[in-house]
Amino acid sequence: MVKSSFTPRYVHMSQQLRGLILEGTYKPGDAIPSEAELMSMFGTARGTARQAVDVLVSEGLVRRQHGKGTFVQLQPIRHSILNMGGFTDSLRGRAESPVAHVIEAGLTEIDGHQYFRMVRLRGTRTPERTTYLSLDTSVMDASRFPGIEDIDFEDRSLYQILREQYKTHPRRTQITLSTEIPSPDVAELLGEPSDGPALIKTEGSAFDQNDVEIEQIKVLYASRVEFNLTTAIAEFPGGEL
Amino acid sequence: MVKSSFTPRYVHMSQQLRGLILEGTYKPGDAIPSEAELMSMFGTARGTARQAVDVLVSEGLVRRQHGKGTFVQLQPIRHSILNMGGFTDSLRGRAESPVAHVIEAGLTEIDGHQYFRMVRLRGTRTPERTTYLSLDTSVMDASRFPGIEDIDFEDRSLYQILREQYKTHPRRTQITLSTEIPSPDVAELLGEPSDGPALIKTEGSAFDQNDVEIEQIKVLYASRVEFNLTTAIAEFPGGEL
DNA sequence: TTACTCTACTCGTATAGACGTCTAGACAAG
DNA sequence: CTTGTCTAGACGTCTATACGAGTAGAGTAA
Repeated sequence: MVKSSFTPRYVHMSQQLRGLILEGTYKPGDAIPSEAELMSMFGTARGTARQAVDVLVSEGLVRRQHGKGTFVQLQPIRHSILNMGGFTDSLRGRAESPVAHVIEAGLTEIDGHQYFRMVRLRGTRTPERTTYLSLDTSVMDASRFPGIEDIDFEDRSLYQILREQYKTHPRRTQITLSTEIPSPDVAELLGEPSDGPALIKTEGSAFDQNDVEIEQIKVLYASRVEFNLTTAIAEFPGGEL
Repeated sequence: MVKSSFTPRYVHMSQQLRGLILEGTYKPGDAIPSEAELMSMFGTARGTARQAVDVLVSEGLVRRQHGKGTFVQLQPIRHSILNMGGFTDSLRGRAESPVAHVIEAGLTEIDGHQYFRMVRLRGTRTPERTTYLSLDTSVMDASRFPGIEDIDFEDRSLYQILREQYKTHPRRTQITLSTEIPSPDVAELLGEPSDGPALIKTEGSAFDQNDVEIEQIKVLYASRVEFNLTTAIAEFPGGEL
């Protein structure tokens, strides 16, 4: 039996639409094409077009409004510390440069399948000192990235290597926020006091240009990292709580 | 136009099924009736039966397995706040409605200036039960919103009142994420176990259409609330870490 | 001007049917 | 006993159609 690379149409459509939203063709507040327009754009039935939009609705990327249209919700977070890909960018123009220190890296077997697992301390360095900001754990499919266990990740970015050596282009991450009280070891690594606060943790996956999962990520942030968010408030006819 | 008590069939079906699951007719691990069986049980088309099950799937109450059936999940329902602004909207199409319970509301004086301070428990209500999701504290300038202390906020949304009675249109919030270990009282209110995890807290301000600060907000979220985010990954010529 | 109606467009719900893939068990062939 | 095939049942995808209901603007009547 061949593990076919068949992609349902609605998934393909939702990928296209997500791309247009993330790249800014449809901006927050804009209406995306109506279901009728999507039908003719992609040559599908309305049910399929709706199913594609369902995906984006469930991701919170768009919101439907009866009788009006479907609108882009919030600007997805970009260039913030949450954005694993934009880490360096957020530091541009500062007298700081990004550093990564690999704590652990190697192959590991889970359920008979080989994975590459890497734990890194990441942070910034100034001439005076180095400040670690997060402890990142990445797990990737070793068979998809052969030889990855021999690469030195202190020098180059993980995503840069994925692009240059594996022709894989990370496009988005889907993550969940929660809290974690660090173990004494981890607190030490991140420079947290032993009786410090619980830390913010993000867990999720990164997806490539084909919406294939390429990495499972867990990041524990030091308390000195600030998460600043701006949210838009929309007005609904029915009001909201 | 009559505000009919019309309930979509799929909602009615999902309510019935949810009831059967919660009352134990279908226990965790059991298969619920197949889509074909649901069709004949309720006399609907397969699409409608699937739509009903979709609701339960999105609530995490059941899990579909291709080729086998649809099974009752073991995990408790988790709520998801996809976007902090879209609280009500995220509940659309579900058999849940938003509720707010005012714990405390009144004027308070800080530095010789009068402020309106309100603490609310917010959450969702289904026919079966009410689930509180967050404890919100709002502080607003009393002189800008005269008479606000006499308004009943259990009925109507705060922002709805600001728009309708004070011609103030909240447009964005600027918030910071952090963690907090709830006091026993607060844990009790949010339904958290006494030895539960640290909670996610957001603190910040809301701004109106003129970018004037109108509200200071602090929200403590129950651990059952999921924060799901999608981030975009950009490519830079210089690479990133 | 004001208020109402009409209409086009949008999303919401529902039906009926078709075909594909996956699972698990029955059964036959080796 | 192992392997392969077949089949029934279950979910996954997709089409085509229909009608309901909310929105917004154009046009019309008072």
